[in-house]
Amino acid sequence: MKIELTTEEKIYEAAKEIFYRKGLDGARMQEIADLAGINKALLHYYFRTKEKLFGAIVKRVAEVFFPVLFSTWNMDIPFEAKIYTFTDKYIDFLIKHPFIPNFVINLIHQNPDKVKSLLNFDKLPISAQLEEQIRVEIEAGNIIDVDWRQIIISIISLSVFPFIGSPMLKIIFKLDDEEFLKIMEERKLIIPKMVMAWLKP
Amino acid sequence: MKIELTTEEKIYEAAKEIFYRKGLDGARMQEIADLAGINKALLHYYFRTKEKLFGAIVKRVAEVFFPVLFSTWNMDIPFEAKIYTFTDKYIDFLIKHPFIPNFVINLIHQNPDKVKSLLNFDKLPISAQLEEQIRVEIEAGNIIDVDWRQIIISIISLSVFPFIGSPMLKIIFKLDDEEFLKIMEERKLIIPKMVMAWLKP
DNA sequence: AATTAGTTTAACCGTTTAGTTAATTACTAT
DNA sequence: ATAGTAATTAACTAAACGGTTAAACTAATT
Repeated sequence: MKIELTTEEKIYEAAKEIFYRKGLDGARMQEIADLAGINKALLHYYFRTKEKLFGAIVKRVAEVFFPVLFSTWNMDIPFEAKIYTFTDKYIDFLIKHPFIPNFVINLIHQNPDKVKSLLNFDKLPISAQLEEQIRVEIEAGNIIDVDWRQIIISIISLSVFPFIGSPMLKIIFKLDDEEFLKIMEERKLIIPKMVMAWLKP
Repeated sequence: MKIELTTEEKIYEAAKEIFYRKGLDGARMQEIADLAGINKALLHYYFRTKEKLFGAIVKRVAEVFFPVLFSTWNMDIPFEAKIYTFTDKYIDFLIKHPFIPNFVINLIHQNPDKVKSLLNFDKLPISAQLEEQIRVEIEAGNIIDVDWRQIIISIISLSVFPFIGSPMLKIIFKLDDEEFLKIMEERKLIIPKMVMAWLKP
């Protein structure tokens, strides 16, 4: 059974692929057209300019990436369960979309203001609930007294970096794709264990 | 006292700045020339092509980045001291050169084979000593039984990612440069503490 | 003062690339 | 069937960009 994609979908898929790998500047409209199997003029027919096409991809990526990143944080579940849930869900997502982190990092690196306004962080409190939860846990003596931001930074670092740095890790440890995947699966449990061992008094 | 840079040094400084921020594709030779305060033709007089100029910057970066990354690993000091030394040295380096990790990641991402041959990892064993040291520590029962690669990946992640993701962290936590720096300084001790808490039986 | 080698510049060239145009084909509703 | 609209293409344009050239300037050497 062969699924026929609409032209617009074909363009999205091709543009995503090229932009992920080469960025806005490195990508060529002709290359995207070729990969989509269409004429270059058709690209401009659907998305008037390169910037608009790039913006459409960015919007799509942001819509999946940030919700997955933030959704768990404000859930109403115990602290420890939250960390286990986060790493499990997030690493699952990263295994499916390994190029997104690097894409987002470069995006925000080259255009912090645009990303800021795109996501207007001021409106929704990203980590207010988690911040409060950590404060309560510290006061109750369940975890040691650490800057709550250090906790979040550490968990994100441990989860995301291996995917951003995967080409380097593959070289250093001489890993093939399968081995790399296995190590990432293991991290779903290693990360929360590490964090809890650190935070337990 | 004003130090007069040679033209070549001025080009290096300008090219580094532009390439760090915009990458090979995003950088313009004219822009580099302007920043260096010279004519564009002079750029081609010193470094014949854009690729050669980029390659010169890459070489310079690799010469400082990788030694700092790997040197501590094979030192002949106790395991715990090694972790403390690494985070201290490495975060110091990253504070001084915050743009290098992202630059290197993109480099290796877009051209893994070139980087591989550039550094010929096969010749010098990057982590052989550390691997053996971890094995001994596990057998002696000093640390729990974990894949040694997970340990290294975790330490690198915890140290490097905050700098790669700094623009995002600054948005999420509403940090200015000073606060960010303070948090990174704190991590010099937090990271080894976290790792040791995890590894202690 | 003349010679020479290295340095710097303004003007130019050829190619690549994003974007346009005008004409053609496929589809849809009457 | 046909008119009208949407989708698609080949050919073209204008601008940006990497790179070249030839001439001018500088400083050391004879």
